[in-house]
Amino acid sequence: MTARPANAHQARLLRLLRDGGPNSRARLGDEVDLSRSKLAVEVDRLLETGLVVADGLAASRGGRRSHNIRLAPGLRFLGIDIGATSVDVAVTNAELEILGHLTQPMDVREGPVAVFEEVLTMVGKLRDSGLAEGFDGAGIGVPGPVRFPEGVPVAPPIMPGWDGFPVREALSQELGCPVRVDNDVNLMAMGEQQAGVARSVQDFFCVKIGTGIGCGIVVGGEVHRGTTGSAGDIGHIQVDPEGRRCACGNRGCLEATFSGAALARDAESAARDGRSPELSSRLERAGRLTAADVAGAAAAGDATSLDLIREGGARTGQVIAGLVSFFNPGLVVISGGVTGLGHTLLASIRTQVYRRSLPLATGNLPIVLGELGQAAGVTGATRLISDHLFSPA
Amino acid sequence: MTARPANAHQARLLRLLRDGGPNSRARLGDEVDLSRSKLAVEVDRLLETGLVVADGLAASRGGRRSHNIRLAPGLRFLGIDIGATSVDVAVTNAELEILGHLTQPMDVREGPVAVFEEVLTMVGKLRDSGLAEGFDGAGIGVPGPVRFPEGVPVAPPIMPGWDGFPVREALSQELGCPVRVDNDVNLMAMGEQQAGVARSVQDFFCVKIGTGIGCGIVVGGEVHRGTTGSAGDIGHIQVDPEGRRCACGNRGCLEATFSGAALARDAESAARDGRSPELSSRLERAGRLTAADVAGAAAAGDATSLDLIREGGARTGQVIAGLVSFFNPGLVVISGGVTGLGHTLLASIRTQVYRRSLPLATGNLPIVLGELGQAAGVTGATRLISDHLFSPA
DNA sequence: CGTCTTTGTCCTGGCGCTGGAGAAAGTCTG
DNA sequence: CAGACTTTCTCCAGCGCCAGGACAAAGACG
Repeated sequence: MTARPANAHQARLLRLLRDGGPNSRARLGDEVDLSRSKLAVEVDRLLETGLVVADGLAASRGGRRSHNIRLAPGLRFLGIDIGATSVDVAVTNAELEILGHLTQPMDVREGPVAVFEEVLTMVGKLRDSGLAEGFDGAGIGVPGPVRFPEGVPVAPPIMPGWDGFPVREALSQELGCPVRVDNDVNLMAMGEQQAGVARSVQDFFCVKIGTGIGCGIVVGGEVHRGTTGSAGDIGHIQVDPEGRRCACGNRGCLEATFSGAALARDAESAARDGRSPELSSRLERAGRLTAADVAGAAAAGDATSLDLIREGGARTGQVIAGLVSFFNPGLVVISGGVTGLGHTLLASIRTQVYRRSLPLATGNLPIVLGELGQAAGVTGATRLISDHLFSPA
Repeated sequence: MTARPANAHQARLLRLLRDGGPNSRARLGDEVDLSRSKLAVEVDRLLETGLVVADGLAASRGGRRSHNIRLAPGLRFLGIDIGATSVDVAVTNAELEILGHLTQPMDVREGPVAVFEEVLTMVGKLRDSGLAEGFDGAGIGVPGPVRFPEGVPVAPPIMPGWDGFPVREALSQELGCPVRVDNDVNLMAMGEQQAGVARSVQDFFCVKIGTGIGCGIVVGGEVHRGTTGSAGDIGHIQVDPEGRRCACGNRGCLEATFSGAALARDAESAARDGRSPELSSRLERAGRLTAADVAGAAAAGDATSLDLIREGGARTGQVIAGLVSFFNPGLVVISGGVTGLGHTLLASIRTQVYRRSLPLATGNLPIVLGELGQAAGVTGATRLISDHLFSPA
């Protein structure tokens, strides 16, 4: 079992070293407001536990050079991101820098046993490639609501068979290290907060448009999970009373109108109706269409594809506008599999939000694409577990 | 200047005495996890400052009777709630029990100077009636966004002339005590949390349907104000793309479709068109109609009024359903001037929310009317200032 | 009236922290 | 290159805080 900090001071120091990299005692002292002696004592204790190690001399600040310290270079965290149609696994060091990353297409509906098997194979590969001998902690995201304290999915609509499956317990057994489980969108938000566009933003949300649509909410720097762990589930907000029937039983849900799945469906239908030669030819080649095809067609100037994206962006923007009025965030991040749709989508969303929300709320509100892409989820997962391990036992 | 607690322990004790009433050292010791000696020291210091006083002997718990202590009985907090069309002022003791309460119709658009004059007159009346000699703190709510740290309204749509007016500074000067300013809806939420239906709920929101529509958001027991102080501004979420034009410039805003003002407007129009004899006769008697008339007519069985309420409730429920999906609260409180519409409105809102949001979010979600009515705002205001004063200096 | 329980006070020993003194290690200037 | 200045780091004395035991006070109970 890896050591844990014994008090809040040590936890604070560990997080500073995680987020700011190796540093000297003197500089750490500038940030934590402890007396030199106290700081020295706590650092010495951390050195004893092995969580941090000496790391040579720092550059001089005009006097005696100080001894750097850093988080133990051998620490390894595992980030696992189970999406609807793929699995990502990554290894990071204690500074949450990704050392190795694997992606594998996989349908989450195959159930927890099959998915776990795949995940463990991928973990094995990463281990065999020499990146890690063992793991000090793992974070895992699943595409559905999670009862966070227990680390168990609850009533997940798109992942039958996972309801109540003891993800945390099982994974902890297999890996022999502490594990935390969260919703994949929450982790994506944490990833952008840790290493992406949302650094230093206290209140924001992160809209993930992938197979479905979800939203990670950060309030005061902390993820808001809601009473039953289903906060951020915006895919079934109604955008059109006359809209399509959704799998959830209602009409005109955002997710039924625009999402990776809905976009592919609409593109295929446009291709069949002959409304877009570009899409038709792509359909003929591949046998089916995906959001990526629409992105490609749009990039090639296909008007129908551009319209689909604009229309979807407008619907999404309509929902986001409402949430912005309600929540008044300092930033909105758009991310997920549809990043290929990029700036066309973004422009369309922005138009709606800036038009519909009040000036006070939008006046200084950046709406941006996430900058981590595939890495957001796994980065957030390692952030989740490291936050846990770098807190007093 | 009233004394302030010197540390977090004292602050904790003061809040326990505020929320739990007079208590003995022994019982307090059961709750705060301090050694007897430490507790005795802190209590003695509080006694020295005069914030708490001895209050006789408690009942025996099977041994020596203990000496009760309570918050100083002479402490007085002032709660001021400035609504769009009325002003409420109340005096409470340190336990936030209302000792005196005045209401006065007043249009906030008359501007800060006129409103302040009125408020000070009301305060004078309360003082003269012997309820208080001076005030130890005051909380004030205004119907618009507030830059909370400075206590200044920002860009308030319905209160021209208030933008940038230094409410906190000015009131503090006049009253000679510390003052905190917040949005009126946030205070209403805090009121229900302090003394109403939301006691012990950590995550909820409180929808106020009055002249306009707003929403107080509580996350983890704390009010969420948003980046620019405009969080909860849900009146301008679009509910109908083809709907009425709203004062904000958009179409189909919730507030344009249903609110105290919209309801009165629709009722008058129904009365003129002869769709409702009941409303017509009320219009004839009074010259104009208000939400209260609609409530009265509905109580008398008027079908048109009932339809108006049902339709409005459905629109409101539609918006709340979306917010419930997003936020996953543990409770939704409906309050404000329309409480007269009561259970018809509530039923209509519930129907929408339970139908539209996912079962996981609504499974155990009470949607209830606020139980404090007029007192919610002023209670929240005194809670605001007492939270401030009962925190370490 | 004696015993038991609860409450409140006093006191001692221990722990942890602050901040000064001073040594160690470097930079910089003439 | 020597000496002065700066920064870093260690050591230590002294102070303050606090836990927890001993004991006294007050009352319940039989």
